[in-house]
Amino acid sequence: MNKRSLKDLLYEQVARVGSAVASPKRLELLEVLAQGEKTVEQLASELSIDIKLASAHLKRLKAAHLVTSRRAGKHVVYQLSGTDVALLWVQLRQVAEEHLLELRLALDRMVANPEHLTPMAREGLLEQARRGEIIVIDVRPRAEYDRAHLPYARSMPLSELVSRIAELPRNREIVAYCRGPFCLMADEAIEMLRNKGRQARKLSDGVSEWQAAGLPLETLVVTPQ
Amino acid sequence: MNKRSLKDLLYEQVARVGSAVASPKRLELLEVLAQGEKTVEQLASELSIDIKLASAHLKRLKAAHLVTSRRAGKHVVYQLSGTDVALLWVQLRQVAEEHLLELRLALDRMVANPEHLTPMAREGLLEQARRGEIIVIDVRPRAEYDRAHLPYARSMPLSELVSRIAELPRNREIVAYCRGPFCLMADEAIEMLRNKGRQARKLSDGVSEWQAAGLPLETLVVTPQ
DNA sequence: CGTACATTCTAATGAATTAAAGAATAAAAG
DNA sequence: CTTTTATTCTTTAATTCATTAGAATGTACG
Repeated sequence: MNKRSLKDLLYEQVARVGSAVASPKRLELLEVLAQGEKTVEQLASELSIDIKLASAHLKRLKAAHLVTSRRAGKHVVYQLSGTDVALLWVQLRQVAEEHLLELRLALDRMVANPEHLTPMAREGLLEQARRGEIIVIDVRPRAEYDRAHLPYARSMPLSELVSRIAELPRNREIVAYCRGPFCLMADEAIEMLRNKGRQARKLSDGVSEWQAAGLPLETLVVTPQ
Repeated sequence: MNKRSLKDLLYEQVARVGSAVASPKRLELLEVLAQGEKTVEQLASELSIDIKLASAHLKRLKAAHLVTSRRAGKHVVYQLSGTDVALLWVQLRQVAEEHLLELRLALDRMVANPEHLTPMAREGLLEQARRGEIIVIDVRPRAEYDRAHLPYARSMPLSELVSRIAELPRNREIVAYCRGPFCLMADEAIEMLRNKGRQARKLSDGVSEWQAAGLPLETLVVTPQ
């Protein structure tokens, strides 16, 4: 076996992972799965696509060993094969953000209040939250918060925000985050809070970005693997 | 513009980067370019492919803004858009190595002396090299060494190794490295050295892996950007 | 100014991919 | 055992991609 065909074989294997992340739908699946395990049904509903299509994409991700699946009753539950897969997604998005001007423009366009959306400095956030100077809320569904969330963050799912808004102190700035820069839940929350006269900002990080930056998370159970 | 189509747009942009790294040839181009800028001719020769094909792949990489090009006389020189692109390649390869068993098997198969190829611990290497207990040689072409190399490493291109072998002290272990785990230059050097009765090991890291691990490099010029 | 050389552009073909619709399977519940 | 529900498999058409070969472009050198 000569050197060239060996090399071809190696790069071909890595390209299998590359092909797996070459589809918008599969990237979105990876991002949602980075928040915790989900059934095919949940994923399809999250992406607004047909269950069959979701299943097909998950099958390809599984073929590249980026996700694993198990049956739980009537449902099949998928999860990422490891945290390195979430880090790969973050790295990929960062390269795209850095080099694709169009992506930045689209990102800017998608925010309702561009002037306040500047991602907060990560360094000071922890300390400010610890001292109670700011209130950090996690607006993702409760299950995702339970699996892992930012230190000092309290769970306040978007769906409950309207009815529970009184729980948030009036004299503190509120910082909301969700799944990451592409997720719109925090933006919705902030719009809602501002309409109620609260001072609110968005933290564009999600738990994956936070983890990729080497910062600590609070998790109920330490994930095996 | 609704939320769904906005999201689709964002993920589609990231998927453009994904598509760019979904081809074995383009991945190999990125790895070679991570060693420094090269002309189309050099790249085509390095990959053993037609110049036209190399140009086509480079065009796609350029469309994804992963590389930039400039004209230098008769030649067109390509280089990576930034170090984050090299880090993306490393992350992608690491995920593939971690989760694709076949890749690991292929990697094992490609080494002549599997028992000695264990990648050396990075921690101790610097110190041992500093104290002169081991001799670290960089067997890549001189130009790549000049751009960036590991601390305490001396340049000893594979092509010159046979004639310059006397420069290496007989009573020291020699550690050879090249472009990374997929590069075979260090393996060739080690085989050669062992045939001459030297004690030699391979460090499977290249400068990108070294950098990704957060370790220092020696560079002649600080690269702008 | 024209030749030589390196690179890119332009088809053209076969292979691979996406998404949709219908058929088929697998497990759980009555 | 049968029905229900959830998921996967199969087929299809439209799209995109890799590779090759030939034409065209751009730069340097005489």
